[in-house]
Amino acid sequence: MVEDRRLAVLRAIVEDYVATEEPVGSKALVDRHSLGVSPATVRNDMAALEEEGYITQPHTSAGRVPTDKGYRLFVDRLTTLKPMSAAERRAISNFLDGAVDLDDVVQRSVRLLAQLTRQVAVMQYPTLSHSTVRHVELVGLTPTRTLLVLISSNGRVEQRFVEHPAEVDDTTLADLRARISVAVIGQQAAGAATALSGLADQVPPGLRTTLEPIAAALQDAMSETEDRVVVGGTANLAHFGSGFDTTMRPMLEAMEEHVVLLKLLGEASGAGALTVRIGHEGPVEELAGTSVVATGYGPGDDALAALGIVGPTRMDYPSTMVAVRAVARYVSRILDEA
Amino acid sequence: MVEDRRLAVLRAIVEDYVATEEPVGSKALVDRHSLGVSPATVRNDMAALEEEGYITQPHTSAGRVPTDKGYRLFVDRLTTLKPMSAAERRAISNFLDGAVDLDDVVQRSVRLLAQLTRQVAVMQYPTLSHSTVRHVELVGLTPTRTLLVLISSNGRVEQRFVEHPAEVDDTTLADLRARISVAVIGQQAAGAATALSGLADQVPPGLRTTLEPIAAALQDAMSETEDRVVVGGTANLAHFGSGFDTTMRPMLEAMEEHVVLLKLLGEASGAGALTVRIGHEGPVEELAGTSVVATGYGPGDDALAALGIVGPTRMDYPSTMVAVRAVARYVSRILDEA
DNA sequence: ATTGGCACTCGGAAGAGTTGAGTGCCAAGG
DNA sequence: CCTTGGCACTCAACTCTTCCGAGTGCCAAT
Repeated sequence: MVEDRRLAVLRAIVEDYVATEEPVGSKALVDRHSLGVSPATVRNDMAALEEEGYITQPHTSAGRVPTDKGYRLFVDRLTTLKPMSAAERRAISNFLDGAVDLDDVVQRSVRLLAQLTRQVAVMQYPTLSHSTVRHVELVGLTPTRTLLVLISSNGRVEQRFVEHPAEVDDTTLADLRARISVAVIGQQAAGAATALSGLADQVPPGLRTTLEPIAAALQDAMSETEDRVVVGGTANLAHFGSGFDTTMRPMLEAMEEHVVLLKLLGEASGAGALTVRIGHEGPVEELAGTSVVATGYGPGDDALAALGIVGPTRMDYPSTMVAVRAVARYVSRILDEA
Repeated sequence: MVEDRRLAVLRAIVEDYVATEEPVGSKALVDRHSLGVSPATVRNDMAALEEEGYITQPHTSAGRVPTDKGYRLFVDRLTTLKPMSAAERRAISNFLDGAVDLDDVVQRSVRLLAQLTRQVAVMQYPTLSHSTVRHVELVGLTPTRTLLVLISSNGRVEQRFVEHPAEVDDTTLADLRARISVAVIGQQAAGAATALSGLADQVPPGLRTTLEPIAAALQDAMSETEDRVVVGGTANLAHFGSGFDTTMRPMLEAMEEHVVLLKLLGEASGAGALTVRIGHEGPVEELAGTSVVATGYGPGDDALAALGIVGPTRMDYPSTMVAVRAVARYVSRILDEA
């Protein structure tokens, strides 16, 4: 079937281009892949593929390069994800199992992902929204300053400085802590919020002014849902080689702007589904030269947060996708145990 | 005095080179700075400076460029640090005062520093070593997994997952927590360590197997002194323009290796003293093309940790030094309040 | 010690020529 | 109708050469 061969040609072009970083010509294609036809035939197919917008030529006498649309087709219809080898799985598992706390899980995951894909890895912290309050602690640092520590059921720890208008002694703090604990422990963010505002009415008037800033900080800490992002593998930017200004500079800038990174990961919502966003498909104009491979992760089936990688449009999608999926699974499993 | 003019010439060369990124010639120097002498005279001075190793020519018919030794002299003898304007001070103060917790203080400081200097900023977390244990909390996540949370007097929070060989119930945990608290609260790291090993002997045999992994995690959390580093302003790498391979790539790699960054900051020990390490003076061979401006910070006079910037050897030392010093002071003040 | 003059150097920009990978098209063959 | 070898054509990139001028070092004069 002619149509089939055209797809085979597209696949070959994508693979070669990803491998060599250079526009691929008909001759080279035939040499490297056993397509069973002559260069001339491939040229015809290429002309057709170009017509349909899957590939282009950088300039007239050059080989072809996949367009975003071409990559899209490649990812959607020409890619089969092979599972990782047992050895690889074990390596991942070992690496992640060594984590000592939640921060460490995130850190390690990001590093691992960066290393596996040789791309820049991005990972969002697990959100608190579905988890419940496990523990609340108030530690007096100075008479007018208290440290609030909030521990949630998934092992996340949030802390906040609280400034008091007047001095507060330790027994008062202990009292408040007990009251707050009773009110919010076991609650999700929403429930805790109402419980807190209810608490304000039950508390003796003298305590109320002390409670208020603490309650505010607590609310703030709980609603801290999705703004923390960890980035790793920045050094891999150095491999990007070509296209410094079109690719690297905007990426460096994006990496500082966590909001932008969140937007990139943002739409990866399903826990199982891999999202691949290619070039201009993304929400950020400046990053038109880059692609994002992301997925949700979290215990069970609902995604707590997202993780993924950002790289040049010209990347090895299949293996990248496999790596992202694998890391997401292992992280989910670890969180599951918690 | 001839010697004085030579220094003036060196200063002018450094300033011009930093500003233009291009080797500076005798003519241009005389034009831009009112030295009151002719180009020929400047040329003589340049020859002398070159003789002494303060400047070099990239090639015969080019202008001069400062050597590391030249920058050194410039920094040591030709630089006067002007205090920042009131407005700048206020801006810094406002920005840092908005921090909600220790993490946030560090985050903000790094960003601020990166922004002020337009360089890559690096900041080490305040160490626990001199601070005391304020609070210990054990939270059972699952029957065989406990989260240990350690709060220290300077507001730092460490957490650790602890895996138990057998199931542990909440009352046991509460009991252990009480015992541990009594033993370690108020202690510094060293004292806590001995207290813990003493505790192992006093505890009922049944608890001992449960205590052990917790004690180990606690020790680990406390000895976590200096390995956390935060980096910011990576995007500023993009300005480095020239010398991609000699400067930028090694830096990208170094930024991933926190150990390397710590080595860079490492020797900045005194709380007040600015350390400037120029080019090859640094401990890392690959970063010979970069300089480090760092200083210790911390409440009172002893430095808890270090912060600073890493940038190309060709940087504006005076203003960078002023910025680093200013941020260090403000951070110290904030930690002082805690 | 400083200065104007002068010959010299040499990196880098600008232009010209060459190369070769790759193309499109066509006519012949299955 | 698809495939294929042949062929003329295109054009980025490389090489080679030329040329320019910023900058130098040195010297004699002040």
